[in-house]
Amino acid sequence: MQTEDVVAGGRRERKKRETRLALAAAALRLAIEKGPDNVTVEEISEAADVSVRTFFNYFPHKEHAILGRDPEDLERSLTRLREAPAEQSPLTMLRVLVSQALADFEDKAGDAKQRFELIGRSPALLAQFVLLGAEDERALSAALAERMGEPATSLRPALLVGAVTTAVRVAAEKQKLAGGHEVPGLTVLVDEAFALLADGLDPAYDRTILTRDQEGQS
Amino acid sequence: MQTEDVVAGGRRERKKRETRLALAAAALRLAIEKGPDNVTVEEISEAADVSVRTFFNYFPHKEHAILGRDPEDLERSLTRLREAPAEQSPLTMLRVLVSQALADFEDKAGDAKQRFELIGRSPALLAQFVLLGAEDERALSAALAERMGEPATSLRPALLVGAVTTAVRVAAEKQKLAGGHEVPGLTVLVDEAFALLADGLDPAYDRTILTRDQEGQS
DNA sequence: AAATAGTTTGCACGGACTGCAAGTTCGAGT
DNA sequence: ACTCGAACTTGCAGTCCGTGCAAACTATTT
Repeated sequence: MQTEDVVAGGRRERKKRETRLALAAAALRLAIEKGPDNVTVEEISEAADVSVRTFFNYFPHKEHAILGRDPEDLERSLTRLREAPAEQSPLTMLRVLVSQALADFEDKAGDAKQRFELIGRSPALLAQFVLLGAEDERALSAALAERMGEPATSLRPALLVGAVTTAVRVAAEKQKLAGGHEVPGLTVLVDEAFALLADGLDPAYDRTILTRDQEGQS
Repeated sequence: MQTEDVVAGGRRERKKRETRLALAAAALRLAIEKGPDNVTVEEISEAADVSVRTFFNYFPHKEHAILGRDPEDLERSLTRLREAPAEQSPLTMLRVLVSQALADFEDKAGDAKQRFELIGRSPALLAQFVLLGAEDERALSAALAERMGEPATSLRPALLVGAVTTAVRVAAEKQKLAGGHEVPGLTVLVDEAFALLADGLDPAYDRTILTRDQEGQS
């Protein structure tokens, strides 16, 4: 614990970081070149100059390497959430959070965006991505519940986080779908979605409908 | 086309249906018995008395067989959506739809519920389930957009469907999490979620926050 | 320098899934 | 009833993923 702590740890830790990075980078590069489903773990390991077996010491599947998610990202969002000004309302906090996350995303050179592109092209990748996202969602819900002073079992914080996630996803899909055709821009779409969530998705919702076809359901 | 058309087609079609059914049933049974991740395709095929190769003529993965989804279910929902009374507002339509879908779900003997149980226990299963759900969501969004007379690129229908899906999911999670402890019942939770979506998730949402850290974005 | 703990690697294995090339079975026409 | 073609099943060979294990190697500590 007393070497240059610019990047803490001795040679061991440094090498580990390097290997992990090399693997993720190789995975990404090859996935772009050959299509995410035509890359083999062998190729990736080769490119990073380690054995196949070692690859699996670092990542549980091929997909994780390609996605190369940085655990810091979630940490950062959680911290931001916990430190948000007390006077902000929940949805406002989340709006700021999304805003910051998108900004972070823009900063990450091309990598993050290329990864994002790939996800749309491989179901396997998409599946892993969604799974990781679900974990994040749980963590964020818990943090928000605490922030709002509600019990962890409460519906509202979870629904808020879920709806916001959905909003961003839907906005991103619409954005991509329109394919460059003078689209409103992601930020604008996200704003629109947040406004809808805030005001209510449907002012004409008819509550009386419910009681019709439901009896005793514990 | 002139045999007993109770279940249209000749011996060929009938056998196909039977095989598919036998495979799905065997898959489900074994998944329950041994845990979804400890079942092999070989066992399933054996139980249904076909070759492994044949299994893959019917299902693209093991997971599909276990989930054994009925394409009719989506069809039914789409039809219902298209035939909904014109005076119903969008969210109301969706509420009715969910209500009916949950009722269908209850009717399906134990199968559907057991499948649902399993999903929570296997990431692989969950991943496939989510992927299938995403397709449904797209189809429903399109139908709803048309029903609302909005262009397919419009944000609101997609957001509505997405948010509702999320609402049901979140409600189901909360329900399960509480594990029998005097929980409010799924229907009640779903109602609560719909009410929140209808009224707005956050009346105190602060719109001014947005303009702060965003400049020209196409 | 030696003991220790963390890492890498090869090997062997089991399981998913695919393409191909026979076989079989079914359905239709004659 | 007989025959022919289409649809379905099957075995085989092969690729790739992912894991447990034990041996080799390397950094760290004392």
